[in-house]
Amino acid sequence: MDNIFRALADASRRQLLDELFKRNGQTLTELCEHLEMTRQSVTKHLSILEDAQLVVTEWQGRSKLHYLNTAPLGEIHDRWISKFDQHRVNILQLLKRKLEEEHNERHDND
Amino acid sequence: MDNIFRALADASRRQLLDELFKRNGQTLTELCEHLEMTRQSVTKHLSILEDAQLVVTEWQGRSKLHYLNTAPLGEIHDRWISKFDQHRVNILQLLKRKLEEEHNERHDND
DNA sequence: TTGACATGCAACCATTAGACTGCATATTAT
DNA sequence: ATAATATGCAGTCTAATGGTTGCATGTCAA
Repeated sequence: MDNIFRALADASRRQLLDELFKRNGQTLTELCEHLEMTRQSVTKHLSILEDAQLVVTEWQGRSKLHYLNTAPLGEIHDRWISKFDQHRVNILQLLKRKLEEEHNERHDND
Repeated sequence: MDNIFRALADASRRQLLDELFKRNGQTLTELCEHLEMTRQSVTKHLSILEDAQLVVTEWQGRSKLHYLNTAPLGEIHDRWISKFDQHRVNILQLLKRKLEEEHNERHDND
């Protein structure tokens, strides 16, 4: 879980996922074309994404193909987003209550 | 968006969100009781969560109450998770295709 | 077989992150 | 008024992060 969040924390890595979203199965050199950094830096980012299993690779001769794997994102959704979602309504109720309180206070001053 | 992902990248900060999930509106000192670090460190974490608007605060006398705000998580869901979700089926199809290929290759060798 | 291409590996460097200590300020209660 | 409580702010330290360069290895094509 920590790996996944850390992997997503960097904008370049999120961009890499975006590129794979646009076209899956790209090679390292292809992915490099979109980013303003050296190939070696991209390699590091990709390996972090691999550790988080957000990217899966397959060798094809001398080329390494990179594929997007969205399963970890599903995990984040299930164990984080959806869990907290029930609170979305709560914060709205809180805000509503506060507004009502302020409204009442204003009336008290009348 | 970057703020949100970076805020979520740290386990202590995710734990803080969890504590607020269990009981909303806790003070700084209350939140400190759950974490193995100094109050000042917790303050920094909370300010990062505030920057990401994952936590909203309200002063009450000398106490600062902290509230969970899940709206940014919704953003992550809408602009990241759900976007990539349509690919979940794709990777399964990819895997299926690969398995079929391997199966065929094995048959070719018969 | 040789040269070009695709990638890997290691060392290095600057910046940031996450922890700490120490002191300051503001509010509450006695 | 004074002491206790709740928080803020500034400076320091270490380790991790994100980038670099240089060289090595493996594969394809002429």
